[in-house]
Amino acid sequence: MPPSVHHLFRDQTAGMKKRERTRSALLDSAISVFAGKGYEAASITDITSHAALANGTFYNYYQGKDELLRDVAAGIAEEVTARINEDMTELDHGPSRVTLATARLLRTARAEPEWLKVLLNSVFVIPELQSATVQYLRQDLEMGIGQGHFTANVNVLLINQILSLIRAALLLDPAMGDATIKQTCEAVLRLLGQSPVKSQKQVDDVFRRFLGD
Amino acid sequence: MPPSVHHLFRDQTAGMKKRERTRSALLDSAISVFAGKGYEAASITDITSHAALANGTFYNYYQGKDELLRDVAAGIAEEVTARINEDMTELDHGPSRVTLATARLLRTARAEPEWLKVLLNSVFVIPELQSATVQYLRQDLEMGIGQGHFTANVNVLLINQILSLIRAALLLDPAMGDATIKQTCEAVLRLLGQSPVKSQKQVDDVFRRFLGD
DNA sequence: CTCATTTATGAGAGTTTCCTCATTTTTGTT
DNA sequence: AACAAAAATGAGGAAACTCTCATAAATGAG
Repeated sequence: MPPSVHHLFRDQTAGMKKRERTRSALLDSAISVFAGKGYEAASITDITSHAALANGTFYNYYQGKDELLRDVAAGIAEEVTARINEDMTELDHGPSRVTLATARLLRTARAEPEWLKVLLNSVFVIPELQSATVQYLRQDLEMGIGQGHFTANVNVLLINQILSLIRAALLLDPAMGDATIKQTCEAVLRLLGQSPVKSQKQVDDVFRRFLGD
Repeated sequence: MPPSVHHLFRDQTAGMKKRERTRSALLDSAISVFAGKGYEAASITDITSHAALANGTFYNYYQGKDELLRDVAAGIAEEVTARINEDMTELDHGPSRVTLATARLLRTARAEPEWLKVLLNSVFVIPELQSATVQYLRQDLEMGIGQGHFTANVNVLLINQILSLIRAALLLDPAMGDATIKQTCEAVLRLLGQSPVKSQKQVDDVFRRFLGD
């Protein structure tokens, strides 16, 4: 079982010294507040009072909101990529890897709606975050191309197109039903040059094998 | 040509009464300010001083920033759709229509970088704007499906996926080079079920016939 | 338990923004 | 030119926010 649901950072620091526990409280609180009213609109006081702390406490830990966002986004990215990559080392078929990764990302968004919302918005405030997060995707794309399954050039626009398809799913259906997930996976495969029929079969196959249709 | 050489609203109200001209000044100023620092971060004073007006003048015209954004977005949407649809009535091939519309939208974004930026961000603040703007796209998609060229269901997620691909292009390459435009058009066609080869030929054909390769 | 160290607190100074409205300026008609 | 209507102005009260810092409370090692 991955770390429990609602307090990503608190669970990581249980039993540690007070300093780390309070920092985690701020980080978890920031996830909720950023997801709820957006990064721009969130005030320091929103975050501290949601964590049941005083306004001044924030400044014992961070210089400003942007620094906090960096930590939040890095933490979410780490957890999300860990969940996606779990038990995928033996899978060596590019299209299956891309499909499973996309579906798992969106399933995670179903279980933790705030995480992906915050993470995707962070990408635009912290551009350098993207390159680190996205390296696994690049590898899987290259694998699929090498295997002759994909017809595409791995460039930065293609990466952004895939992220955009994921963002579209999140905006349109935050509850992230399986229909939305499947349509998004098929869209990614189509974008990579697979035919509609093959894309659909690929998605059905991955759902049957890994995600319980 | 630097941004905002053209004044969308001012040009529409030249020679009218003062009230309309000042309103247009506010609207044009809002485009620049929203595009420059974002809707959320823009203050009323930012907008009025960019228009060389006093802060209080704003409130003679609008109750708040959101009302202003509505007018701005509606005006941009009207102008952009008019440009896209120009001389397209005789074109009755679904894929060509979709390709040409996408390319024209992105060419407009090249000429007026601020417009599409503001318009796309508005979609998320004003959801009901989208349905009106997007009806032409729906028709072209249905045409392509009826002609057997597209393999897709026209649902709201598909529409959002297409808009997301456009947004990805805008974020990644605001200068909107032809390479970006072509890759985006091909991505849209792939998403609609066309093969990579056919998509590329389709895009090249439209560029040759309508956009001067 | 003691007490030095670490952490939390929240009042308050300084900014920024929103929005109002009494007043001034401009406009356009007679 | 005179004048009423329309439009523009910007000072200022209220509210929200940021960040500091002197003080209080909590922590944990001996």
